[in-house]
Amino acid sequence: MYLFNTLSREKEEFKPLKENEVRIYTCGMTVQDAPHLGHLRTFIFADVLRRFFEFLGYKVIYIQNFTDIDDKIIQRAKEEKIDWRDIGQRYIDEYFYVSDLMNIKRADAYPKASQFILEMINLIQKLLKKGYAYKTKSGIYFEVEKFKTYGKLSKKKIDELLAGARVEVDEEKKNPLDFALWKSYKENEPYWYAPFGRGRPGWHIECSAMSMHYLGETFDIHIGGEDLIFPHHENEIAQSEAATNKPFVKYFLHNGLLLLKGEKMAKSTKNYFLAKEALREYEPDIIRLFLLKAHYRSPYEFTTERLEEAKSQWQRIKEFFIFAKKGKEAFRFIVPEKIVNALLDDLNTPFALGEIFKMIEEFFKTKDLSLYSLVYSSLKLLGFKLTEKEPLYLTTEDNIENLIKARTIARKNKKYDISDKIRTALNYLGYELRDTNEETIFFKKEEKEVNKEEFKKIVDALKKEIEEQLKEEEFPYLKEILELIKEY
RNA sequence: GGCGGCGUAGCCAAGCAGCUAAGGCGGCGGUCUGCAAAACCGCUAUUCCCGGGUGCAAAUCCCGGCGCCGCCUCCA
Repeated sequence: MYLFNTLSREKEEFKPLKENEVRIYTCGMTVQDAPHLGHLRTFIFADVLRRFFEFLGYKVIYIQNFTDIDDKIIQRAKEEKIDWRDIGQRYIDEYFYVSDLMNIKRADAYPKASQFILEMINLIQKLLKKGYAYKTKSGIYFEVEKFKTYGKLSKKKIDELLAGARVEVDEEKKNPLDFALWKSYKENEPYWYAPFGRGRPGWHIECSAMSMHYLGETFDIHIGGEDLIFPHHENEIAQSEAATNKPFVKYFLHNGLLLLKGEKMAKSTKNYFLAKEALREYEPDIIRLFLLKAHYRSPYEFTTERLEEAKSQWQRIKEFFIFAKKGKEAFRFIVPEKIVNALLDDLNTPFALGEIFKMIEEFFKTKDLSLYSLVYSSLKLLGFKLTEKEPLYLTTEDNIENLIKARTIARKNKKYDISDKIRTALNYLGYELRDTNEETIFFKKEEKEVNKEEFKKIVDALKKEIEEQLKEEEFPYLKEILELIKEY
């Protein structure tokens, strides 16, 4: 398995610290707002990576945090005049709603920053004791100059950072780049007691404390959006390694950002498309397909046109399952080697999808039912839901089989006016029909509006029409049709 | 200004030195079909932002431009 490591800016062969085990930490959300599609990109990427490791036989320990205490959450709580914890909980709930719908596998733990205050205090004390941190009126700061490899992740140099400095100036800070480990108590703000004074944690320290708590002082993989490289992950490395004298993380993986109108999708600029909104309009698998169509590290522009494109592509996958369903009987979980190899190469999901579409074309040409297993397994490996309800859509909840039978009889007797009326009626119930040589396939189209009255009107008119015809001449097949549609 | 990334057909997107430049969406023409839909066949990049260079060989490596994006402040 080769993965692009931000630390080296190269694809490196993945070697786990412990044989057959991978420990992964993904920077989750700061729960000050609802998840958008940009967040989903990261979590879907992490989800596919994790599933692939499991497929390869690794034991995966996967942790994803919630940062539930920070400036913006406090700010928001003040605005809404509710407890800061309620703000966090609201968006945590929403996160799980979205993530479960998207079929993102649950992490082994979802630590919240506010539950790890003690661990953070211990870390800060260690840093104070070792001389990496110092105290001012406004809090405890990490002294960047003391950590000689500061900047090794983002490839930034301290003096260059200072040159561009947009960092807020604090008179007491030794260096504008020094970052807060702990913020001193302020009125009307949540606080905790600590040996070095009451207050609350700064940003960055929670991820060090939580990741090390679950995964140890050195672990395999740390995932996050590209925008977290600096300062967040750089600072995590500094404070963690300064405290432990051990390498913090072996592989840092960062995904490219999702853009909207040419700009980064972000909460702060209100330039975003909410995940729950996308899920109102599109099946989760379509959104997953949209996200996996581009390599995880590329910048990727979101437009509704592209979601529509993913929807068309998904339709082809559905067609495959409609016609290949008999292959299910001999199902075996097998993923083609080409797809495994593509994923082994820095998780090349676009290539893997290309191979899936090739198999689908192959199926339509050859009708080789063994392709069912290959396509199904590959899609499952990529985390697609593929529930019965979605790609197969052969629901019979409305019990329409007799109508289909009646229509078949009508077609056999070339009574196309009758068969077309039945088809139109069924369209009003939301069904689409497909005539093949052997049978008529029907499936429910979720976007079609159901109009039961119209359906009834057409069926009733049809019944009358047939009754009239029967008065003039006794066609046995007409009787049969009437018998079949009587119940509707 | 500094650091990083990207620029491949109408659109999206793989490929990152050597088989005819994957795959999808869209479009056009055809086959099949009562109709519809789906599917299938064919066409839709002699060329990979531009200009140089190094190789027997470059979309792929190097240099110089141009354009877009990200980070340097909170951010997946």
